Amino acid sequence: MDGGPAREQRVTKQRLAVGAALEKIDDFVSTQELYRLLHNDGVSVSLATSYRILQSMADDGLVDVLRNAEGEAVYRRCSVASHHHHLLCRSCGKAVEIQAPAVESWAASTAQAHGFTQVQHTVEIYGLCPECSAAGRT
Amino acid sequence: MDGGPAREQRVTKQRLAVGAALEKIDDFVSTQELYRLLHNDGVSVSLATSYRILQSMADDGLVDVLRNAEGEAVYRRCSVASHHHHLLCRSCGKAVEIQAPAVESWAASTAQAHGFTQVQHTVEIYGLCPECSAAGRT
DNA sequence: TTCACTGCAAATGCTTTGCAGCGCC
DNA sequence: GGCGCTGCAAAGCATTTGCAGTGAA
Repeated sequence: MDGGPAREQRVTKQRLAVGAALEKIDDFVSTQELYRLLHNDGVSVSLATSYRILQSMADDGLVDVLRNAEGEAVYRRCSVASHHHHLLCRSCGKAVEIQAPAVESWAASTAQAHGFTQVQHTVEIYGLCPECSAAGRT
Repeated sequence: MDGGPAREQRVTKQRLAVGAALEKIDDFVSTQELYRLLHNDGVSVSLATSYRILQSMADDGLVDVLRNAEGEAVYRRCSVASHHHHLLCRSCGKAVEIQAPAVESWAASTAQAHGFTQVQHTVEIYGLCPECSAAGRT
């Protein structure tokens, strides 16, 4: 067995930059998105290194990993500080943040009922916002 | 809604073969896997065509689509025309179908409260199934 | 006959990997 | 000073797309 996950990990500026970025973004991001965000901040980390760092952090359980609709791996810093979902307009892209305690507990109890552990979930609602509905768009 | 999804669709032997294969396999398969299975049955369908047919069937709502742990699209024949969600094991890929009337109505009322119309939603729950939890996987 | 569908192969885009040099311990 | 980490660029894979021939309606 591998008793300790205490994998030796050096503290480099790239690793710190990735950690800081994840800290700031309170949502799931793909590696590609994180890479762009780092460059916007003027931090230079190669794409390959971004992939390596995120995978390494995921291995150590420092970040949550799941897949977005396009099948890309998306990461989020592990402290589930303010979890929320989105209501998205299919036509204009407008997004409304929504809190859903009922859904949270439903997801948790459903998973538990099936014996699942370490549960995460994604919920997205798509539709037409009031403006686009009135405009008769599809 | 858009009255008729009646997209014109020709009945070819390739499309029938894919449909029959999905009928026989009562589980999620990736396009690559389906392609191999078809060849084992002696049916010759090109890989590109397999991709095209599965995507087309998904567009028409004839099959369920989601992503496996590797991020590949996986399909399954949509036996139940009814809407449902999935509880997925992050480690072994096992999928459990779940019905959630409460979530359906919550999504509908939340959207309505914000003035959204023509609402759809996606809900996926990820975790570790009982076996993988016991095996101490991450 | 017509035009969607198919097969082939090249192209695309995300992710991984080999190698040489740099920097943390 | 040693060894892991980084950057660059090429490789690897799944998936998509252009084009011409084939077959369903």
